[in-house]
Amino acid sequence: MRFSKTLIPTLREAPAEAEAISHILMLRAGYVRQLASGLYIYLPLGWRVLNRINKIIKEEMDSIGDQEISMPVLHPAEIWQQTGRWSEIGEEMFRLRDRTNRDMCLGMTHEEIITWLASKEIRSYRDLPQSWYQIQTKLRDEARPKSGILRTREFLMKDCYSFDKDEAGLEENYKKHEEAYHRIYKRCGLNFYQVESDPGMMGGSTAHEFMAPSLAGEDEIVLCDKCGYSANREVEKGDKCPKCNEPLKAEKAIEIGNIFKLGTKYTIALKAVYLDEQGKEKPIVMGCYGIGPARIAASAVEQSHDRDGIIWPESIAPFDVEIITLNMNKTEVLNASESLYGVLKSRGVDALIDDRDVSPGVKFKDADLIGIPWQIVVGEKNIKDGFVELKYRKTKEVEKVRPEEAVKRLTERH
RNA sequence: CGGGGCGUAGCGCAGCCUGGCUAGCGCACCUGCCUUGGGAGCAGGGGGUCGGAGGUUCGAAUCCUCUCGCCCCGACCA
Repeated sequence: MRFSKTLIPTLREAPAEAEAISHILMLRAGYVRQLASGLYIYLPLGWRVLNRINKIIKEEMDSIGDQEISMPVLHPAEIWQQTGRWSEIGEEMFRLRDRTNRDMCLGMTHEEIITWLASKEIRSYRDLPQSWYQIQTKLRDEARPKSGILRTREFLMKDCYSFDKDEAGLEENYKKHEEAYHRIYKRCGLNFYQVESDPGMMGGSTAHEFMAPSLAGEDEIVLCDKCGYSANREVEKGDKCPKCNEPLKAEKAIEIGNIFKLGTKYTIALKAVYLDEQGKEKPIVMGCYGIGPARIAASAVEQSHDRDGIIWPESIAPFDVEIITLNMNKTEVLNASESLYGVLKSRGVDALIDDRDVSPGVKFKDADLIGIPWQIVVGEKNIKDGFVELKYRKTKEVEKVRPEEAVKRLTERH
């Protein structure tokens, strides 16, 4: 992609309303813009990051046999009334009426809808297990949206729901998803912990949260260095580890995912049942598994940046490499840059070429701010001797190499 | 929802307390020249009516009332 033709509105100074580091950097580097409190527009770079995260999520979900579907954002009230949540949930649910005056709401989660689907389509134990997921918009009228894209009123969520005939099946599904989540966060380049959590209003017995340590986090987790015990501060009130009695240490963290054993709370309410081997009717046993892609992105920025800007993990960066054409008025420089750009593209390496007619300083500053992991600097002096510079954003380490060598190295990584 | 803070040009800010010239600065933007390895320089130029409404006053960005919006802390977080 060409910088000169792409909407990448970088800011020299941070807007006053931003406080969290990820918020400041994503605003300054031109990834997002705020429409209103808790509502964000993803610009080209931001949307690319989100899509790369979603791709990783899909690959891992598909790998354990989950099936992608898509459910509506607009829901009829009746289904929510059947589970009781229409009245249990307060102002956090956006409610509205359609033209026939029918009560509707905007989906803040999809247990009701997916269970409705299961109730219609699953008849027999032979139909189980099933596991369906979507990456869909959720709407919650948050009391206090905050920290940029960390806590918004409209956000993307990967939500997955498993259906089993019994607890043993649920246990197996739960385990599979737990493991897939570990792979997802690892692939996204995050530091994270899995902690025990309170199922709360979701109902059910067991729940775990996935937490990315960061000062911008709203949650506090407690950890035991000795035995590895970890929990959300909300459930663990003491200072000593309940497993080995060692002192616990506390850390701020961002919740980047959660998994719940829901049991039969929703399936009983919505009559999602099946016939077992004996022809006996039983409620389906459910689990649900959520991930917030935007929170993964924000956590990555919180965990990986320096004074100059973002340092993206290679797996979720908006591009693999940025070509910095230093002297737009020198044909050798221009030709070498363009040829590199063409070759990289043809080899499947995602490249952004900074072809703007601005001073070198601006390009260096913007490149560091945007945080693409690799930079190829094409300058007048080096190109005369047939060299370009391959620069690693994270360490700022620079290597003088032949263009072919730069291509080779990036192709290998890719 | 309780507490606090802030709304002046695209961004960052000054001016407000102690009302008074055509509302100012830096960056960004436009034109020209020049320049090209870490947010270059010179010259010229465009853009705001001070979040909104009402009030006080000869006169309001500035004082008063109401209102809208945004941020932070807390509560909440399915």
